[in-house]
Amino acid sequence: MAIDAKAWDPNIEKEILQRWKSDADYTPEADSYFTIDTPPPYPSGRPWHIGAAAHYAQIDMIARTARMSGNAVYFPIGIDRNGLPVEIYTEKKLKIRMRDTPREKFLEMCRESLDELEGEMVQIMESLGLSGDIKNRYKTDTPEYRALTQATFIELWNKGRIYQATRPNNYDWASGTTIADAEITYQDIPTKLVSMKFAVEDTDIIIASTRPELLCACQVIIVNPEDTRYKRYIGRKAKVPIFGHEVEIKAHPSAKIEFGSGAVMVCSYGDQNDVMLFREMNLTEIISIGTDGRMTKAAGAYAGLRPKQARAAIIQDMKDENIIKDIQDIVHRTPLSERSKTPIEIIPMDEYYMRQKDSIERLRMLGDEIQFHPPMHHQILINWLNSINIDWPISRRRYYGTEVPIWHCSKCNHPYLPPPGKYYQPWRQKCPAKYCIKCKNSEFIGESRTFDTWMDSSVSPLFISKYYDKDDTFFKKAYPAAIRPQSKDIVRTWLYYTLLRCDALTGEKPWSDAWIMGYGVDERGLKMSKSKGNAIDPLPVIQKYGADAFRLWSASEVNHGYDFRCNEQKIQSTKKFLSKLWNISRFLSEFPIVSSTSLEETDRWIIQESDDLIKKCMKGYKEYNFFIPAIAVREFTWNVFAAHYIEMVKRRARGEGFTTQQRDAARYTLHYVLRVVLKLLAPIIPFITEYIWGAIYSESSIHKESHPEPLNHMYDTADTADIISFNSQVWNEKKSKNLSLKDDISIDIPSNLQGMELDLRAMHNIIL
RNA sequence: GGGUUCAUAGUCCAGCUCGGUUAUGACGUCGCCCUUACACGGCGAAGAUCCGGGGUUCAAAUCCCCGUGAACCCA
Repeated sequence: MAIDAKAWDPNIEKEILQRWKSDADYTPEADSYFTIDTPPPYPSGRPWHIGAAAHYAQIDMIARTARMSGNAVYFPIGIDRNGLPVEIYTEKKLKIRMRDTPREKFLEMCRESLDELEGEMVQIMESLGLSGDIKNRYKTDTPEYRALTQATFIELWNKGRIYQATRPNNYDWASGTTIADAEITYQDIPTKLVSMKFAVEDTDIIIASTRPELLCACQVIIVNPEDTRYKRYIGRKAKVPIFGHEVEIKAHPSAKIEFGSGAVMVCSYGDQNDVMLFREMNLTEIISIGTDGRMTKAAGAYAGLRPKQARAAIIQDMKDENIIKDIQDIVHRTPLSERSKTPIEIIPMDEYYMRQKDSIERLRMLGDEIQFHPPMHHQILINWLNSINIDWPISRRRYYGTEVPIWHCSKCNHPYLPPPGKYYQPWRQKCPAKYCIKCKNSEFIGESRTFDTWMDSSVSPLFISKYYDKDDTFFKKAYPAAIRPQSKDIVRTWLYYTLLRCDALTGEKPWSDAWIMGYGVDERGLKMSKSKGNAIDPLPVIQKYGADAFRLWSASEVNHGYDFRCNEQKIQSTKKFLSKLWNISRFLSEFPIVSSTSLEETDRWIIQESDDLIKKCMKGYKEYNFFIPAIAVREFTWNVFAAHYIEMVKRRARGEGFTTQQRDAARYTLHYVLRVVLKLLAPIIPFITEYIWGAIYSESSIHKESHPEPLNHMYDTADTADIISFNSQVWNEKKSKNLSLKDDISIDIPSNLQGMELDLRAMHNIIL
């Protein structure tokens, strides 16, 4: 088949996609699989992130690289559909509130939003040429998936790894649910640091706080034991202003001498430190903020107000009573709910927890065994492990999620957990048990809560490997997975929780390698977000320039693991290389494919160069670092192969003034090198390489080939740098003499290039 | 406050592990050129105090220290 068109037309990609669809084999027969634990993306809004599209493009490169290395690749695709974001999206889109909508109806509305958003993501994944099983993609909200999540919960409950308890939790009142530490984000927000006078018998002590509305819940005052200013206060009682109750002044090292006055009021609960102190000192908590996000009765006159309003009111009252010493404007790092962006409150709540504090050492060890690509991102996991200090609250007071599969006896509250394997919805289903085993009562109350969405996604390696299948042959072939590709911002969530849960269930780590990508940032290097308005919709970009241009841009924009800047113009200019490759192939397709036994020096030189190229690229591919081959092949193909080798042997390949043997040596070498280049690029730009391969070399897909291997002839030839500089010298000479490139010129060929004399003379029309 | 990463032409990026030519390549800019693969091209040009300061060394973009700035993460 000849190549006619003058440039690469991305529309050809659609035809190739059709062909791939018909002969795809997503789970080949094999004794063991190279399993890719693909991140199931979450359809939370549109447009989908351009960085995410780049991310999936590179995950596909992992799959294609692994296949060319001889692995049986199992590359499932999933969609994460549980959790808060879609609920918030749906509430906003339909202008409704979850708690005012019947549960069934709300679930239906969320499902519709998800289907719509998922459709767009799937369209992008398909058009990118992902060689995973998109058609049979799994979804985390199906009965099968939720049954797995529930089964793992039941198994871990029975093992004692999950328990129920009432303890202070991060509470997002806007979403009406408890959240985990991992779901908190911090933002600098201006606030007031208020210094208040607390009466101590005949004198005062000054307390600085950003949360004066919590005065009613103040139970102790602490000062640093080293702080000489307060030594004489320790053990005495202070009277809390406005509310009048007395609290003791104690010494505790967590009071910072430099901050505020150095004396700190401890309330239930202003921050995590308060929680720690309440536990340590065994104080009685006073619930000052309710789950509706308003002050409780305990706040007296301020009951019913939002904390912010209560703060303003109490400051005013204290001013009136001359309690305030001063007010300072400061910027405070405020914990917000990642999803709703509302400041979180710490409120005691009854929730389910998974134990994690006692596994940290083991997880640190497993983390050390996992090969991180690039290694520097291992540090993110280590930092997170170091900062964990409470167990993981796993229940959420929301609707669109996997239900906590548990019923409680209506009389004695004893829990009933059903047998694992089925999908349970306790809020609408009758308890499978007839009687409470403890008190013989026959009535149960179904749990209404759902799980943290990470409870679902953290078992993705178990779902794709069919962990609970009775016939476990597939599980043994597919688990542990070979690689977990993901972006660096979810190391402390998805990667960490998967490690925690899969280890707790299987006793081994879920994958041998973790491949961590940076994220797409805007042209100025800032993180893209819908709220900032700097997000780029990937779909029109892919449609305009084609998937290969997009993929090559993604691979060559920045080294693996770093954030990458998204710039449409760069993608556009990347497409030029595809046209260059296209035209090289078009030119070579003129020449028959021949074998040759006696190569010229010029041929030996480029073969030696392509050996070096292969070695360099394979170093990158071994690490699944596509930046290395993408840059190296481009540089070689354009600036060495096309610019010098092809120009040098053009006339020889046509047989103009050369023997048949010399001609065939050039034809052989041209095709050899092009094949190397195509195979080296195949994982990165699968469409154009497939097309050219099919047009020139074989009916069989290039994606069934292996990586090229160096020939290792170790030819001793002229240096590339000398060749380039001689050619450049001739071109300059002609230019300065106002000669056309096809004009004759008389110039000396350096002695080290004598072996290439005939090619050089033909190329430049050098006369003696 | 702590951590991670980074700082190289107008812009992006390589080189730094293991110190040694004239610091890589691309985008963009500016000239000239349609030379039968390619004008989505070719040839050429301009453009860099390698963030600042100190140190080690015969020699530092590269190693060490101290700063400064940025992005992200955490308390």
